[in-house]
Amino acid sequence: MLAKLEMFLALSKEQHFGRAAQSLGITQPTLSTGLKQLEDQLGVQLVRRGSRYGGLTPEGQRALTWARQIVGDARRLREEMRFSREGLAGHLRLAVIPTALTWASRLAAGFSARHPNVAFTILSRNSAEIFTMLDNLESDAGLSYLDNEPLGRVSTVELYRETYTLVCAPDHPLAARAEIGWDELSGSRLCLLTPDMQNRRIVNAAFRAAGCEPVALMESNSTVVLVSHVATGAWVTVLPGDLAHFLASGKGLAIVPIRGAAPGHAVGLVAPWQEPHTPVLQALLDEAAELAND
Amino acid sequence: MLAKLEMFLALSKEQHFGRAAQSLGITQPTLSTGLKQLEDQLGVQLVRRGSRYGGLTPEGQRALTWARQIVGDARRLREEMRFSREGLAGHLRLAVIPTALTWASRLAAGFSARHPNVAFTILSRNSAEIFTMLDNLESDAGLSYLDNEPLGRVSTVELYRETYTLVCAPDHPLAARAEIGWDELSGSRLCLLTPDMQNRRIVNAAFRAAGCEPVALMESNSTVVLVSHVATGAWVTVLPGDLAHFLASGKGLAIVPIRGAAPGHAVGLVAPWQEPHTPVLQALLDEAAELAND
DNA sequence: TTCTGCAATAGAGAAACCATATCGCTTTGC
DNA sequence: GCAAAGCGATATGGTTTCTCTATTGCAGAA
Repeated sequence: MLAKLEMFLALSKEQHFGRAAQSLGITQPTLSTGLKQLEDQLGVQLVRRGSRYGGLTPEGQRALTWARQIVGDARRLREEMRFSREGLAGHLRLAVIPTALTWASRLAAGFSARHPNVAFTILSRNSAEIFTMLDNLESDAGLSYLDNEPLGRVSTVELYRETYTLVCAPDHPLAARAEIGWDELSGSRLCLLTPDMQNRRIVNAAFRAAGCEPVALMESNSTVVLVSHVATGAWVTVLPGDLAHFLASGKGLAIVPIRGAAPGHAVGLVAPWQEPHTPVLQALLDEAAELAND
Repeated sequence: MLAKLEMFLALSKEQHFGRAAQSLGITQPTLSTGLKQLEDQLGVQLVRRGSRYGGLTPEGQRALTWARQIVGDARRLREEMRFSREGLAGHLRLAVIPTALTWASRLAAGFSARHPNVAFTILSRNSAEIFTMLDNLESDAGLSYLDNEPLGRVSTVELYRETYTLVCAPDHPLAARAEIGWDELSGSRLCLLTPDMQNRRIVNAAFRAAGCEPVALMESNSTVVLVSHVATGAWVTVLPGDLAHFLASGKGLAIVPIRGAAPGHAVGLVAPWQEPHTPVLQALLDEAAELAND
């Protein structure tokens, strides 16, 4: 039954019998009959078929929620038992918004120092993707904005609040300023994150609140691209102060605080809400709480 | 794996391999090897053994929490799929504190009128037992006091607030009173619920708040016993108004409101907190919410 | 000590599982 | 239109897993 639910999850993710089977290390006929048995046991059709995968039925959609819960808990059970054998060990998968990547490193480094047997995978993702990955059991925790997110379904630990700064070449006209307003940036050649990133939407909102429209002549989903463009001289970008200092250091770039951007959006650790948490995850939450207090 | 977890749950409940096996409709060797395989898969010993069942190990204790969650969700999945086949049908098991039994009937009757294919089992239990049964998947919902209970782990719908009344024979010295104080009862021959009942603890507290000690010369865990004793003439008891009227009707017993007992403890429906609720349970919560509004 | 109740183990038959091979249908490309 | 390719269902057989009966081993009680 649990194996069948795993098959169902894989199928709903891959949307393709062959690939789903492959992802589980079984053959397509096995998955095909497995799903059929699951449907028989539940007495409902879960997947629409007509010589192709045709999406989930409404019942399948509902079942998917339960399947995720059940399979997720089963994995957490195994992990917790492994913990009681081997102590804190295993693999933590984090999905992180680009502007929080340095904090992810800080968090992971601190954690690793205490629990050297835990391996990390840190993926850069936008905030919507982060929550999808948590739902799909593809990541264990994330670093993302804590505002306007479906709280109640996740545990959160606030790490810091973003403050925005301008990054530009040292010979740029704005580089000498002690402070600058959002409205003064509209004349510059702006590099900004792509609109699927929440950071970009926040920056957009800040521009509009200052009465001007943000025009990004250059967009990327990578902050490295933004800063390397700025380093070519003609461009400017807006980044959270922390990340700006990290990326600009050693390149002689200027960093100018932006006025009225002081107590920005909260960023922190998010993890699926569970009662109780798995030991590794609990340790991560503790680590984050400690990091936030420094 | 799921089957193994069921075995584990049954064993932890029955504390005996043979009985646990019987309760699952399998033989003792099957359960024995099943549990061994579960332990092998998890790599941990879950049960202490030495030619006898010797209780759970600490790991087993932790695993039990997850097992309950997983098995419970699997059952809920099956039930929800059955719902999408057959509409609202099945079996609801309620555990109810004795003083709320009339409300349980009211709730079940209303629900049954709307959803005639749902069968009910209503058990009278004390409030501690109710929460144990919810945890152990032995009941689907309960009616109990909502104060000082582990909220957050349960969904609740308040139904009413208890007000306390004195029940006595019509020729009893107190029967003619329009109202009475707690302190005036200490001279009477009191029948009260047993101390494991939360209602009794509330009554005790009310007595003590009035400056006197409650002395129950007769205790029972059944309100029927209390009232039938009162009907013999020499005794009095304290019951919530609703139940007092129900049990005393037709017996010529007197019911006297007790002063200062006005907005008493909240009583309502409690159900395991789940996201989302199963359709039958959701319908029950809706029914309770409606009943509360009348 | 013997007896009794409990859980583990052995062994055999049944059931479930999973892979290879293949079919039927749909879509795609020419 | 037709051939080719992609996709999922089905058939079949070998292997594993499951679960039963029968039995053994062990500890506490008489």
